[in-house]
This record gives sequence, structure tokens and C-alpha cells, in this order.
Amino acid sequence: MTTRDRLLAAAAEALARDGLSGVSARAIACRAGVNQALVFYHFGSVSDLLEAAVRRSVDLAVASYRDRFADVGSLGELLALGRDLHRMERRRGNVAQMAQVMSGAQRDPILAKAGRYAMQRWTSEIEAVLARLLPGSVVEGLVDPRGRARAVAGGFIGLELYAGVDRAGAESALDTLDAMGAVLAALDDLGPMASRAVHGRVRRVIG
Amino acid sequence: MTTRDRLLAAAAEALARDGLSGVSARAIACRAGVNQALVFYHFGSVSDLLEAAVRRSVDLAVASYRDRFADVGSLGELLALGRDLHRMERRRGNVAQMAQVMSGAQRDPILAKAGRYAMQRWTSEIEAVLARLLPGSVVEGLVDPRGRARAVAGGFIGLELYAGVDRAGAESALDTLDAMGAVLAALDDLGPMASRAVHGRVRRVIG
DNA sequence: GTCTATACAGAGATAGAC
DNA sequence: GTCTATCTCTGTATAGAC
Repeated sequence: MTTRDRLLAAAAEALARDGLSGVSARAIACRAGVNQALVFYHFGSVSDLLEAAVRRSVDLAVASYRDRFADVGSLGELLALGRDLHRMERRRGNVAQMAQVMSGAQRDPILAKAGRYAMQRWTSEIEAVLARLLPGSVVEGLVDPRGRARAVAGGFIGLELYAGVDRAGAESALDTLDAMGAVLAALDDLGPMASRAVHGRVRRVIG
Repeated sequence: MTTRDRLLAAAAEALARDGLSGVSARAIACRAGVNQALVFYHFGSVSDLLEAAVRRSVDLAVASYRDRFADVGSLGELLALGRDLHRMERRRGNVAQMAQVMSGAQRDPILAKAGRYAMQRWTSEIEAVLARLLPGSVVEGLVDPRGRARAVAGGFIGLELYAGVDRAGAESALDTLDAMGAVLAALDDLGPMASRAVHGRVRRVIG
């Protein structure tokens, strides 16, 4: 493992574990077991190192789900995969990492670029599955796959932050989201009559 | 306006505008037009000032919606209020403020306390309305009002962070959530037969 | 209560030896 | 490529005059 790689791994780990305010060139280098000056030699600045680390994390993570995304055949299965994915990515620290990057993005344009890239990678993946599954579902035409994908990804970020201040509270929120997803999935089994009725009502409400 | 109040207002503003990494005793004091040392005289530390500022922001904000929450009579109306509330609180910077506090909470226990308090204030308010409205709705018994309230509040936080890196993306996510809410509200008009069918399906899926 | 001045720690970043 | 040493800046926090 090269020094470059060690720094990337240490940066991702530090970001997830200690948050933005806990990362510094010194802290990362210490975790990687190398000298502090090497951060600047290899990456130019701490922000640039963080950006590279986030890109690497998200590329690896997304790639590791590609097959499972492709295998999903129904909204119910997608729901189950979503549960798994979120649980796994949280354990890996990738959700916390994202949350920290996004909050730092407000000030740091380099982190903003990293956050944009990461969200784009995740949402385009989710969107592709939704675009494949929504046709024929009750919400077809009512819910935009791209918007839905973004809402899911954004929501997970928020709930991870929530878990940081109230673990149990965030868990109950996730349970509820599961239940809501199940309700929507169940709607698909009610058949075309119910579907038409829902469409009519919704159109009158949101135009 | 006392110096104390000026510091509280300046802290809230700085947090919302510049984010956690942009706030410091110096930055806040400068914005308030007072000396830096007064932060420590009045509040002891920067974190304690931020905590006080967040408590004040959320107390004021929640109080300003109390009447409107009480007037809500249906899920559709609640949806409309939610839209208004989120738009207004974003303009005021309160959502951004919360997002920053939550992300800093990972390291700083004082900020964590502030975040916990703020989430609790908002969610208990939303929960009260949901507990009043959900009985008689399709999702009664399937969706826990407390979990739902927490999911909404947490989701908004995440979407605010998302907006920081991709404004248009976050908007499309919010539009989709509106549409989803409308679907659920529409379900309530389908009558008891559809409701029973949904319940049956959901129970089989999530136990 | 408010100010000036300052101690002190930690940050980012660079120079230059090896 | 890696290290030591160091510069500079910014941040928290305190002491003490007013």
C-alpha cells in the first residue's frame, strides 16, 4: 500500500469517525502513520485530499452495489435493498462521511465539488432503478424518478446527522420510512381501479 | 438591545450563513459589533454561545407556528403547512443552522445537546398534529406519528445540506416529496375498502 | 460590562536536508 | 518521496485596566 493510498484511507476514516472539525493534516497523517508534510506533497491541501478520498469512497461503494441494483425487480425488492444498503453504508461510515462533506461544503468550494460528485453518483444509480420500476406502478407519472432518488439520498444524510444526536430517534424515523415504503409498494397490488382513483385525486391537488 | 442579545443574534446568523467552520469568537463578535472577549464573558465558550443561540432560534420559530399547527384539520392542510414552513425556515436560515449544529454534534457534546433539544422541539410539535390527524387515515396503525415526525424533520435537514451543493437537485427532491405526500393524502379519499386492502398487504410485508 | 493586550495551542503550508 | 524544522495565521481563552 503506497503512502498516497494510506492517506486516502486515513482521510476517509477520520472524516467518518471524527467529523470535519476533527480532521487536519496532522490528524490524518498520524492515522496513516506518515509525516504531516506528505499531505501537501501528494494532494496540495487538506481539502483536496478530502475530495479525493470522498470520490474514492463513493466510487468503491457504488460499484459494490452495481450487481444488486441490477437484480432488483420490484419496488418491494428495492425497498429491501435500500434498507440493506443504508445499514451497510452506515456501518462503513460512508453516510457519516457524506454528511460531513455536505456540511463543510457551505464554506469550502472544493468540498462542495466532492459533495456534488458523490450525490450525483448515488442518485443516478438509484434513478436508473426507479426509472425501470416505476412504469406500471401507481405513482407512475406522479413521481419523478430523479427527484425521488435525490429525496432518498438527501433524506439518508439528514437521518445520519440525526442519529448523531439521538440514535433511538433516528431509528424510529427509519422504521417509519420502511412502513411508508411498504404502503406505496402495497398500492401497486390494488390493481388499476385504485390506481386510477389515486391519480384523479392527486391531479386535483397538485395540478 | 443588550450585548448578550446581539451576540446571540450574530451567532445564529453566522452559523446559518457561514457554517460551523466559519464561526469563531472573533467572527461572531465582529458581526455583533462588539469585542471578542465578550463572548467568553457572557457565555463561557463559543460552543455554549452557539447552544444558547440555537435554543433561542428554535424556541422562537416553533412558537411562531403554534397557531397554524393548531388550525390544521387534514393531512392535505398539514402538507401545505409543511411546504410553507420549510420554505420560510429555509429563508430565515434556521434549517441551515440546524444542519450545521447537527454535523458539529459529532465531535462537540455541547452542540449535540443543542441539536437534540432543537430536534425534540420540532418533532414533538409535528407529532402532536400527526397524532391528531392520523386516526381515520389509511396509514393509521401502520405509521407511528413520532417516527414520522422525526423522519420529516431529519429529511429536511438532509435536503438543506443537499441544496448547499446542488440547489436545483434539492428542489426537485422537494417537489417529489410534495407529490408523494399528495398520493398519501389522496388515499384517504378512497374509502374504507381500499384502506383495508392496503393494510392487509402491508401487514404481510412488514409483519 | 467592556476594552486592550496577550498567552497559548493548533491549524495550513513551505523550505531544505536526506 | 520522505523527513525535520519552521513560518504564519487563526482560534480559544484569560488577565487586568478602565
